[in-house]
Amino acid sequence: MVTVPARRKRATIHDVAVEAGVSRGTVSRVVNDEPYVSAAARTAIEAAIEKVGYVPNNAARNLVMQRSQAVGFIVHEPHSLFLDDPNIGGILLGANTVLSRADYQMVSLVIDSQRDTDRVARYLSGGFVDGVIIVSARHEDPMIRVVEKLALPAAFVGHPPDLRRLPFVGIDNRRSARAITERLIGTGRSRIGMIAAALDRDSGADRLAGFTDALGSRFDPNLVERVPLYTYSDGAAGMRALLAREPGIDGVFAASDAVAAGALEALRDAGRSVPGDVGVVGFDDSTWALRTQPHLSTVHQPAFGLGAAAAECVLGQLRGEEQPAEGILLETPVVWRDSA
Amino acid sequence: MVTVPARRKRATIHDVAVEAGVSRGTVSRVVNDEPYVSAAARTAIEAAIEKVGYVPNNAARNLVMQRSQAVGFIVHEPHSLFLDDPNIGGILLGANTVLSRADYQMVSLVIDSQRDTDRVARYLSGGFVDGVIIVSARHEDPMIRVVEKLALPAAFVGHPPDLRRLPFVGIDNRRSARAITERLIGTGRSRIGMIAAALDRDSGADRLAGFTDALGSRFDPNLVERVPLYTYSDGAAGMRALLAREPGIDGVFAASDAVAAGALEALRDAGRSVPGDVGVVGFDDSTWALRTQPHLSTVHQPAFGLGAAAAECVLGQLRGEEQPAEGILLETPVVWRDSA
DNA sequence: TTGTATGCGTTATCAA
DNA sequence: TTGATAACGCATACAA
Repeated sequence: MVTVPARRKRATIHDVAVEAGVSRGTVSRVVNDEPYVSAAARTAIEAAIEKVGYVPNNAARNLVMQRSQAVGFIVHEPHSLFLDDPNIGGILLGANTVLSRADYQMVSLVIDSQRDTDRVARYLSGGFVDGVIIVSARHEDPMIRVVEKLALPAAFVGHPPDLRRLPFVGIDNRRSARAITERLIGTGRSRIGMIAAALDRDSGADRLAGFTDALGSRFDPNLVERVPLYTYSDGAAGMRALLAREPGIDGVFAASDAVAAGALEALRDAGRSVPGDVGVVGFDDSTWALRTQPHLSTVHQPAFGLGAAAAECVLGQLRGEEQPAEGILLETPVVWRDSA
Repeated sequence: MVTVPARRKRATIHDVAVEAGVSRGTVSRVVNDEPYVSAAARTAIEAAIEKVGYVPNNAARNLVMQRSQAVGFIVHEPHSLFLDDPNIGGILLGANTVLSRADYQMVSLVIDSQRDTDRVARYLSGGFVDGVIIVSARHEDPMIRVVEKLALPAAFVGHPPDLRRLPFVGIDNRRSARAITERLIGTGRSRIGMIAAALDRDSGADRLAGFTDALGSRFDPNLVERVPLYTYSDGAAGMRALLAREPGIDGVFAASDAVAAGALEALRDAGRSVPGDVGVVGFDDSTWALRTQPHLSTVHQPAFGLGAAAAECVLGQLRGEEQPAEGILLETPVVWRDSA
């Protein structure tokens, strides 16, 4: 066994001041490189800082400055999100890039239990962050109330229905779903179905609405199968149900890439070729899209851009700027590959 | 446009004290629920807290207590990690679960640029965290020096070669590789090759060593193909090379599941059946393992357990306990599916 | 059981 | 250009 070295007491500005033979005020000025400090003093102080190994104490600084120069990044349900949802990584990266450039530290907080919820709420309340980005908040999300009560600069990625007027960034699921469905129709299919998932979330409901829009009068409710989750297994089950109900189906819009991947399996098991017998399109442009055979035609979620936009939104509020009341919607290009 | 509501000044203990007609000391006692406070005072203070909307200021508390009740979780290279490496999510979850139970806030910090490195170093130095978990540190990783200089309680997940005596948790790549190779040998294959990847990391080198161990005298250097990265495309390229050099190959150990998935594609293109003509095994038990056809036989990385163990390690140091000098190695069960 | 006073490490204001 | 000194909000030892 080894004993961890004792954590030695940290040097303070005071120590630097006595070492350099100046006052604490002057040291502070050097540390924050402010003007009005003589070259002599500066070099002496820099040497002293090096010698005593001084690093500023943020707790003290935050206390007096009333800010932390940090922004929280809150993510729920990491089970599914971190493990399955490939978007979360891109969002996180986009946010970090923007915040980093503005010299803010992004601290991401995972909520995985009620206990986490309470602790994170305390963390936010405690002044550890100047603002917050919240990913995949849900209906009645406790974080919404926390943010409102604290009047904390915030940006949501996606918009739970009860978000009221809090700022958010997202995509237009309905329009995107409509676009890819139209593209699928354009390949000449005549019996097009949908595996709709997560209808309790607005993303799921909107994608179904977009599908319906695109089909117009040709819409046949018998050709949509509803499954609970955006998962591979639900996709496979949904496809099987569709096939049983409508053997002549020749096109499928799956509510997500994972769902599409599952559908592909069911199709393969049923001896149908893709895209020969049936064309399949997904949604997300996630890692699934290139891991299937054939690669998926799908709609691209601008994950990085969402994170970046959310970060800009928070930074804007921090600068005291006004924010668009309607939320920010990003473009979602269709990416056409081989599955349809 | 809407203007964000002004952030109203936060109530302090002082406000609560005057509201409740007691001293600040008593309020403090109630907040931290310490003994020696009368029921009358307590109820009055609780009412006052509610009324003025008091929440403790962590900056002030940290300053006086000299701790933050937070542990950092540092992750590098999120490009590949967050987007591709499925382990990171599990590690993060495991760490969060343990820290949460101990009432510590986990704050994860992403390092994606030199600028990030500097800022995170400052963050750590600033007393924002009491300890730190570092994932996938690399050779000459700046964080190693930061942690040493600060004498900050830390645990690494994986061990870069120059880690010296800092605590770490990991798996025994060599033993695991040996185990799965032996299992593959046990299926009766006679010409077994390996697609070795990332030989500049010790995980990559150790997996190759384990493969060599298992084959013993039957080891044929001509049957190992070296590729740079743990990726799908390198896996496919590696398999093609192997096939060209040794058409009679009937078994392959791929250095990771992603590599194995790529190999599967190359095999399919070459008209070889799996596991009929050639048996394939991977490493990681990642999301890839169930997204391939057939599903991969592989070795399970205990991602959640690694995170949990790292967190325990840091908490132990925080409690002043000794830590094992050798690092902690977790079990890696072989999970046998359909690809071999 | 409660109140008072001091210090935690900074920044910021004001004289010097 | 520099040096005192007063906050910042809280915990805590000590006095009452």
